[in-house]
Amino acid sequence: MSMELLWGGRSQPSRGPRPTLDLTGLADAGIAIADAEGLAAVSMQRVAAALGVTKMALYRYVPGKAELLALMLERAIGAPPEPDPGDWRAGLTQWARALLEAYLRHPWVLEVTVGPRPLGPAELTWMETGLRLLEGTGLRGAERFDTLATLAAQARSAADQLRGGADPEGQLATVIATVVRDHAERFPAVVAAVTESADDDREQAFDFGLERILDGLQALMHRRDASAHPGCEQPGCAHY
Amino acid sequence: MSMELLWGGRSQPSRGPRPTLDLTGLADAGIAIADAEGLAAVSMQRVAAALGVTKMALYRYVPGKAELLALMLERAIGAPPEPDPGDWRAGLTQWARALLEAYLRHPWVLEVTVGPRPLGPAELTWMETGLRLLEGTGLRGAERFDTLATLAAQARSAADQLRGGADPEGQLATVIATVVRDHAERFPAVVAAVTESADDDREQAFDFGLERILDGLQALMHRRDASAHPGCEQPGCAHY
DNA sequence: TCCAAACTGTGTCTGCCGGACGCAATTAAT
DNA sequence: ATTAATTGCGTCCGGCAGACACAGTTTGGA
Repeated sequence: MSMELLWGGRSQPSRGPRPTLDLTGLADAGIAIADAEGLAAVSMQRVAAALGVTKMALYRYVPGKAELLALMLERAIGAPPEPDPGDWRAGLTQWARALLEAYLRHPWVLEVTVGPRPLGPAELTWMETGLRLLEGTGLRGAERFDTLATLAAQARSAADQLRGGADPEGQLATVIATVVRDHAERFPAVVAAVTESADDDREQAFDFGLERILDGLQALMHRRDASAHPGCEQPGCAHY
Repeated sequence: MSMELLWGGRSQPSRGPRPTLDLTGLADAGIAIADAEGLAAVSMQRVAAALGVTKMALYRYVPGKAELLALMLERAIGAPPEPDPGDWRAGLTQWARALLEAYLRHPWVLEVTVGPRPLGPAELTWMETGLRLLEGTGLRGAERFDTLATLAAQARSAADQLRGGADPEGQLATVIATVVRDHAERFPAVVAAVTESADDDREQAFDFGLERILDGLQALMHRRDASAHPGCEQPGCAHY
């Protein structure tokens, strides 16, 4: 998977016919198909047909399908919102929420972003923006990375849950309810939890985990601040 | 995707030749291939060949490839460890760590578990076990689900990062370092974080996020306990 | 005891996929 | 005008999931 494509390291040629396509066009065509019919519908044939060209023409622009998917990913996640550097908590909330919304806009991104892959400028910009939000927090370098990873995982998980969308099929609660109806005795805790949360707002599934993560970060920072100028580390202060 | 397969709802026939295969054999053959060569190498042909049978014979046991993958998933994640019901924090730590280890044992599971899918007994047992650990915590039903989702997301994210394994290629830090070397000026915060955490223990990437999540949960419980019998809600108590 | 029903594994076929390769047409530099 | 570079295209290959018909095997009922 060549990096030059993602990082724009190619120079346009002088001789020969003018290219009728460009990389962003390829990516947009693929994104349109993936948004409409899912990632499985994105084939070289389909993308080429959408561009009015045969599939082999695409290989003049992209060495293979993997690179096309990488381009689609880069363009689909786009740029993170401008960070509000004053409040790290508000900034991270906005960052994670924007990531969630990007995932919901293009659910196939979840399928593309499994496993190690080359890092494109868009993805790296998300990381840069997130790291910048953590600058004044006293977290060490590795901890800043880990924080973003946890937040991104939360966004990803929520997007994965919300994927079924409007139809109650595919909703996790519905799936669980139908299965558990026939095996209630084996899963009492599931039954208890699902009946207790029968008609709850599933929109807040993301917020709950997010608030816990941010609370945990805040607790860590407080604890470190307190140990810097001591006076509050008693177990009574609830930071155990 | 039929549920009967996963939930064992098929009765063995009386007439006709004895089946030479069974569902667990199918799953194990697929798992062996996926473990050794990745999920992409799992085709009906390959699985059938591993069992000494033609590919069409598999369709006597499984309606399609999706169901075979579901069987593989169920068998690969297996059963969660027996919960220690005394300490919710220790229990959840053990739960999340076991999930991470399952992911690391079978990295292809990450690729199979994207998007909505039918819920098998193994997956539901993980959920049941996790919910049971949260029983005494005072969390509402939906909150218990969300807690497990956040923890599972953390395990998944860590497994995804650690996937490259021993070779330094594929390691996130290495990938970032090579890319950023040529574009340092555009990503100052990334450069700062990566140089600061140059030779850090990547094993603890999982633990950091996990501790933050658990800290956040603990803070929530303390806050609710405190509001039940008041006396500690001053901003000075660091629960903002 | 025999036969028909049920069930097995198999061979053949279709349509789709990603991609290798060579060819003709087009454009710019010489 | 010629040449080199580059384009889009047609053809071909191996592999994939799966539909379907078929022959062999086992058993229950007559």
